[in-house]
Amino acid sequence: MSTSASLCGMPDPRWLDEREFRAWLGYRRMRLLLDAQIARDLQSDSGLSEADYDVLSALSSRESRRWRLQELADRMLWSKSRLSRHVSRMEERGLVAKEECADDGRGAVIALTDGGMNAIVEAAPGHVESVRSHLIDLLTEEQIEVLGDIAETVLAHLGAEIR
Amino acid sequence: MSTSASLCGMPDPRWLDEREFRAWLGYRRMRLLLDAQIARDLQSDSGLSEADYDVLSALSSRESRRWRLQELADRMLWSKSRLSRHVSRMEERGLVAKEECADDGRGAVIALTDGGMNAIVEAAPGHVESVRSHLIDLLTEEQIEVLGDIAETVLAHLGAEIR
DNA sequence: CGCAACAGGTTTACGTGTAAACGAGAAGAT
DNA sequence: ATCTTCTCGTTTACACGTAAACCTGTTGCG
Repeated sequence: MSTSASLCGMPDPRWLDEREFRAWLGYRRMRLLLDAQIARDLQSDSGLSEADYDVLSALSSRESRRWRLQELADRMLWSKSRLSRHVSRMEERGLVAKEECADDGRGAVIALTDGGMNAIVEAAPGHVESVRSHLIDLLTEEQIEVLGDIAETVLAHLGAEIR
Repeated sequence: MSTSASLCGMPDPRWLDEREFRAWLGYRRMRLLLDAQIARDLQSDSGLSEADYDVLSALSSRESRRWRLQELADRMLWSKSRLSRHVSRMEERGLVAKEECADDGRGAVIALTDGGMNAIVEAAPGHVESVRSHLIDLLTEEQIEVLGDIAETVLAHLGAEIR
């Protein structure tokens, strides 16, 4: 008997073999350390958090520099509560502005301010450099390709859009 | 001129090309959704958070079922503050116990209780199944190997131990 | 020994994520 | 038009991570 599961007729689980465990543990540790490092770099050389950067980046991706709150939350895979709170904090720092929505009296439109645009334009080169130096430039072309494939597979299985 | 950086003599950053961007964005989205899904599975079928699971798992990995707080924090790459607080919460739920340290009057030894051992023994099969179904079983052997390689490379660059 | 410097853990203040409750406007049915 | 129901966004209560302050022992040095 290996676990109590055997007592009640459950089949033993298929434990991870060494190779699988290495991948899973590696993924988890990479996630922990890589994200922390990139976040630290971003914070120290631009004063932005990753969340700030993502919001600014999404806003700047549109010609109008504006998004409806809900739409933006969906795109970023954030709850609207989180985005609402985050945007309020960013508004106090002058990075974004909340505007009323012409079509819908309930709606809120999040707009990138000049200050926000400036912030991301200044932050972007350093951020890309950080992502390169801690991840992309360490990998071979094949590894980059496979990482993209893995993410695509996993996300497709979870029913997410890749976009 | 592409950005203001050009005005002050900075070289243009090497932006990510399409393949690189796909890998980076994919990684970020995978991290967001995969972790959330696995955490939800774990919570709903065992009542444990990932953090709980990691603590229990680390404790159970030792014959003595005990770790000094600081050592455990280092191994888990957690701050001692975080571990201290988390362990206090787990103690209230009967999963672990804090003992005094014989060698060092300041020290704390974290011990796995029978309840905690039971909790992880019951949670483990479902958790492995969850990790398999949302990640490992979706990938080819080669992809698993490459994921492990990527993590190893990135962690080595960040100066982390793989262990 | 006695004092200064240090190390192990805990606590505090703060920022931020989540779920649920909420208020206000929109939409649909009669 | 009015009533119900839905949707949008905000707010509230709570959980949790972090950095820094803090307390308490330990260690090293005169």
